Amino acid sequence: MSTYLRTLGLEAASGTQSISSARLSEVTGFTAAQIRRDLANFGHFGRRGVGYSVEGLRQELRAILGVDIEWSVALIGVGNLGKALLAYKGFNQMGFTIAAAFDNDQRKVGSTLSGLTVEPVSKLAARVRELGIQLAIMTTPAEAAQEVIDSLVAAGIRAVLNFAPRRLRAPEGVQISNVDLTIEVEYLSHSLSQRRLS
Amino acid sequence: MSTYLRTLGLEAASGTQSISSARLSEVTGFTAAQIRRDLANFGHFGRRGVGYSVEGLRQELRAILGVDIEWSVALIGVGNLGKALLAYKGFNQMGFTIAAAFDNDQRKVGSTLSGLTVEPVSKLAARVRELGIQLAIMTTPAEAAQEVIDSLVAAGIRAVLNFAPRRLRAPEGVQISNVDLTIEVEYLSHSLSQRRLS
DNA sequence: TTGAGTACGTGAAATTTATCACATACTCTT
DNA sequence: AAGAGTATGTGATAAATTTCACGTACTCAA
Repeated sequence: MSTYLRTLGLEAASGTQSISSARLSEVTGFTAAQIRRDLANFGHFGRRGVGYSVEGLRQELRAILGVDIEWSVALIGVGNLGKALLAYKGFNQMGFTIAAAFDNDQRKVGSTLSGLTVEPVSKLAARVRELGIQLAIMTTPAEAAQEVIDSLVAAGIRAVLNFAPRRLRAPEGVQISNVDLTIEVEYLSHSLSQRRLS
Repeated sequence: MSTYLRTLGLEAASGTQSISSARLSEVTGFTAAQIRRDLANFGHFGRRGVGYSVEGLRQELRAILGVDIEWSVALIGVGNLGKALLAYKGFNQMGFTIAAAFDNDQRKVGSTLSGLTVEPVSKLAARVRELGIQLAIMTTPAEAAQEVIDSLVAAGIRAVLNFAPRRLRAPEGVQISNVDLTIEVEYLSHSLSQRRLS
């Protein structure tokens, strides 16, 4: 759905009013049938014989993805990757505001990055409650990850995007998405190796 | 398989000789049956009644994933994310050496980052051939992505890890993995929204 | 040497996901 | 007003993936 929303953004910018699943298929690479099935899962957004209204569908997708409202996000771990994400404009465009940044390293605490002052992890729970943060991005080292997520859960966070290369335990009802760069690269090296042999 | 390999690394460090699918299941979160099926797809690595040899299985997985040899990697796009990846030690540990970094921005060309001198994209093809690079990591803006991948393909690159939020076209035989951060975050905000309603 | 315990590998079943194909519904031209 | 053209939504089907359950094979103790 994210991909569809992004594609619709481009189409809207070029002034298209209506779009078919066939056209979406061309641009996104998914099959037309797949796209229709995906969209029909959430409602009847299209008109037969016509297609989907670009603006209408954008609104629907925004609502489905939950990006029709602003989310406050906490970022924990201001290493290289954390800094990159702080500076990443894509989040803001999608309605995600990084409202606070935390780190355990005393040398980093107090410094200002992309307009945010880095705070100590000890203040995490208090600040999460204060700012009404419901979503966290974790770019901590693997060793610290489980400890940090425990405090996040205790503070009432319900969704976490985890970059630490470790599977985290969290109670039912806390959604965790893992982004693991080594998995991606290893998948590529695997397919390169395979081709060497055949 | 990547996850299994990483887990085995931890087990090896703590001195374990042999490991069962049940134990792997506890640590990785996959079911034991799933793990056995995955591993059996590639060969008979375990011994019935005993389990898998930690060191033996590590070797097998390294070979399967292709990380038993060193890969030279090119990084294109030295923005915030590119810099973060250059500094990321995980790649090196897995046998990936970032051998060259490229950017189109004249202000960045010539600067040194993590021991590498940034080169202009115009030199890409020549350097790829010279260094025998087969794998590229793209952290360019979305607009430049398709153009860059075309030159990469022309230069003989066969696998690309793409961070630009755009689906790229490449000929058969060139493997592309996409990492799209907005998809991950939108998935989380979607599940948060769902819970609001129910 | 035998029996109890352990744990892999794998057919079979169940579940999930993707594709096909077409009835339905809309538009536009003549 | 009718017919040709377009494109959705969805049953039916196919493919892929996951889970179940158990035969087989190994270890260890008595």
